[in-house]
Amino acid sequence: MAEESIQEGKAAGAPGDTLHPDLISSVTADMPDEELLYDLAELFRIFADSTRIKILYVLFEAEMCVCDIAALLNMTQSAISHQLRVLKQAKLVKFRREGKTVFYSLADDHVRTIIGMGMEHLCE
Amino acid sequence: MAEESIQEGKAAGAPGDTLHPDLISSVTADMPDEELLYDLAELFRIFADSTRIKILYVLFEAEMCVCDIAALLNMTQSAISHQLRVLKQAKLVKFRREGKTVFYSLADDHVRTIIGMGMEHLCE
DNA sequence: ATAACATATGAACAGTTGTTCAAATGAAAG
DNA sequence: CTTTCATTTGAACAACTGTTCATATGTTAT
Repeated sequence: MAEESIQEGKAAGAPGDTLHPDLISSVTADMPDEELLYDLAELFRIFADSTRIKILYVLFEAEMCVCDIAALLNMTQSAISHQLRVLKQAKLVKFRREGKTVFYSLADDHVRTIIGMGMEHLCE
Repeated sequence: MAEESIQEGKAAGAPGDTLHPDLISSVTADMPDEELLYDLAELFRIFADSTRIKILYVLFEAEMCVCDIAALLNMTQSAISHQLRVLKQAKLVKFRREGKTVFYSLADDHVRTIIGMGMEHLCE
C-alpha cells in the first residue's frame, strides 16, 4: 500500500510510463553512445540509394571514369558526379586523376562485405 | 579517316559519349538486375535512420513492448510504433501480443550481422 | 591566347521521410 | 455496458534528398 514499493511489472503513473523499469535500466546501460548510433545510421544512408549502389557495384569490377559510369547507368554525368562526391566524403571510394579524366575505385573491401551482407539477406 | 573505325580508347562524338566502350560492355553484362539493386538499396534504407537503429539495438538485448522502447529512447509511443511498422514490414522484427501489450523482438540474426558489419567499418 | 572536353559545383525543384497531433482500434477490468 | 491503458493509424508539416540545369574548374591541345 505504500507508494514507495519496489518497482515491479506494473507501476502506477500517468499514461506513457514504462511497464518494466528494471529492464529499461539494464538495457540503457548497455546502449552505445547516441553519437555512434547516429554515425551508424549515416553510414547505412550512403547505401540507401539505388544509384549509389549501382555505382559501387560497377566499381566492384573495375576502376572507372565518371563519364563511363554515367554511360553505363544511363544517367547524367552531373548526377553521377554528385553521388561520387557523397561516396568520396564517406570514404567508400577513392580517385586518381589522369589527364582530363578522373578514375574512381573502391576505397577498401569493406564496401564489398557490407553490400554482400545485404545481398545475402535478400537472396535467402 | 573512315567513320566506322573499331572502337578504341577514344571515339569521336558528342560530349557525354563513353571513353571506354568495351569496358562498359563487359561490366554491363555482369550487373545484377536493376530490381535486385533497387531492393538492396531499400533494405539499407531501413537501417538508415537512427531511431530505427536504436530500436534494433535495444532488441539485441531483450524482447520489449512499445511503451518501454519509447521510454528508453525518450520518444513518443506513436513515433516508435510508426518505426516498428517499418521494421515489421521489412521483416526485421517480429511481435507477440500478451494482453494489452505487444512485445517486439528481432526476426532473425541477420540484423545483428548487418549492423555489426557497419559498426566494424566505423570503429577501425 | 582559344577551343574542346572531363569533371565539379551551386541553385532550384519535386519527391520522400520522420515526427507530431488527434483520433481510432484492441484488450482487460470494473 | 463503460473505463482504462497499450498500441495503431491517418493527416499534416517540416526537414531532407536526388536529379536537373546552368555554370564553373581544370586539363590538354592547337
